[in-house]
Amino acid sequence: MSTALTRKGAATRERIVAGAAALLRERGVDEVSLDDIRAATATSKSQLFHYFPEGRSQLLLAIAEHEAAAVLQDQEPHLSTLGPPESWAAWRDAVIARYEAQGTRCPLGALTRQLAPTNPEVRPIVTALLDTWRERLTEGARRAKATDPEKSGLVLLAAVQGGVGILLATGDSTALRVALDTALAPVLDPEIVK
Amino acid sequence: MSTALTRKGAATRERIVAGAAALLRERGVDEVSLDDIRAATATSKSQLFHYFPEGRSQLLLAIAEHEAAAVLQDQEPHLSTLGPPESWAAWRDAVIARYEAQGTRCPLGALTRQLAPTNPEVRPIVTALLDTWRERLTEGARRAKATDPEKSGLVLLAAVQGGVGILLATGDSTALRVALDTALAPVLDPEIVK
DNA sequence: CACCGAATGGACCAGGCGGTCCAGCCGCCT
DNA sequence: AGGCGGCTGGACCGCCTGGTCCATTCGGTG
Repeated sequence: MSTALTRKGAATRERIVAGAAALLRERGVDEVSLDDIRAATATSKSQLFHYFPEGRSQLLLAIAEHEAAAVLQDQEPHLSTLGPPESWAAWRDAVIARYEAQGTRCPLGALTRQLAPTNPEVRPIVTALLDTWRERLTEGARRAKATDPEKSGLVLLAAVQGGVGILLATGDSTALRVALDTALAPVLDPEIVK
Repeated sequence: MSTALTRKGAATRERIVAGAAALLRERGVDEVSLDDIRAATATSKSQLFHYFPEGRSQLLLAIAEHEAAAVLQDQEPHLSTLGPPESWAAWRDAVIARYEAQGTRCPLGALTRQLAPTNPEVRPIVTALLDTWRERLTEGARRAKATDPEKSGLVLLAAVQGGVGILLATGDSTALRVALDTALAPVLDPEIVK
């Protein structure tokens, strides 16, 4: 698919994706045209189509991958070292901080919804993201000797998703905090028979 | 604001909103033009702008209100009669069924994200929706003699949101089921100390 | 150093879409 | 009955945006 990228070419491509992603984060997908991206990344129209021959959709797809990776990355180093009680607290705080900072915009979600109808290959990206996310949580729960790690992983993921969803819509992070803490309780204290 | 609507006018307006909402549900916001709506509702361009002088954004806003109302409506009669254990089960099943049927499209969410940047008045709509939704759940929890109804309401709402979010993204409703049941447990059995 | 393909610049195009406007119809109210 | 004001039809406009194309430069490799 990629026709031999020079080192320089690869750098340009990366610059485009990163710049465009930043633009999307602050403005929203619908508010950004190829020309905006062109301006923000100091590139020409031909470069955009040189690196993304299929046009806008292909570029958005690349951005989606970029953003999906960022979601997990932003939870490190906490996410990978879950196990002991303090690690959960640290992770919890990191998640809350990250999404409070993000404000009311959900780049990946917007991207997904926009691409999904016409672009089937976006679904695997988000599916994979959620899957490894859940898996990381499950591993953490297992290390914490939770009674049902799989279930805990799933419930924790749902708590984050739900809380963030409400935060996105209302601007209030209370739900996220409460949901997270509630889902976390059985993990932190495996003694609870429940 | 509304300049005297005839009975006929009101009917037309309603026809437009309902028809457009249906169209959005099956295709997604970005895939629907005013002309599509015009065709689907058998109206003319001038009617669209007669009833929604501010144009597309105003129409979308009306659709958002329509959809928000539908969210709660679709949970009736269960949502308003929550209390006894069977009522919770019925509600749970209704929610799962509704969102499984909805598929991977979230009209209200898409609408919100699209309007939010330029249209501040959309936020109150979804905020109000979430608020009364949570309130209904809290009332139900209270009637069920849950130990902390407020918290239960919030956690339940988050569970639904999170589960639906994951369902929307992956097409898998397992998370929704598990999250709901987990959040429901303390409500169904107030004896559990926590 | 010569060559070839990658990289870049930017003018240009076509179509879709939101929005405007005017002309004619219908129906309510006195 | 008559007229005023809401209601409807549909032609028309102009911008914006994604996408195309060709000419030029750059860079590495034989």
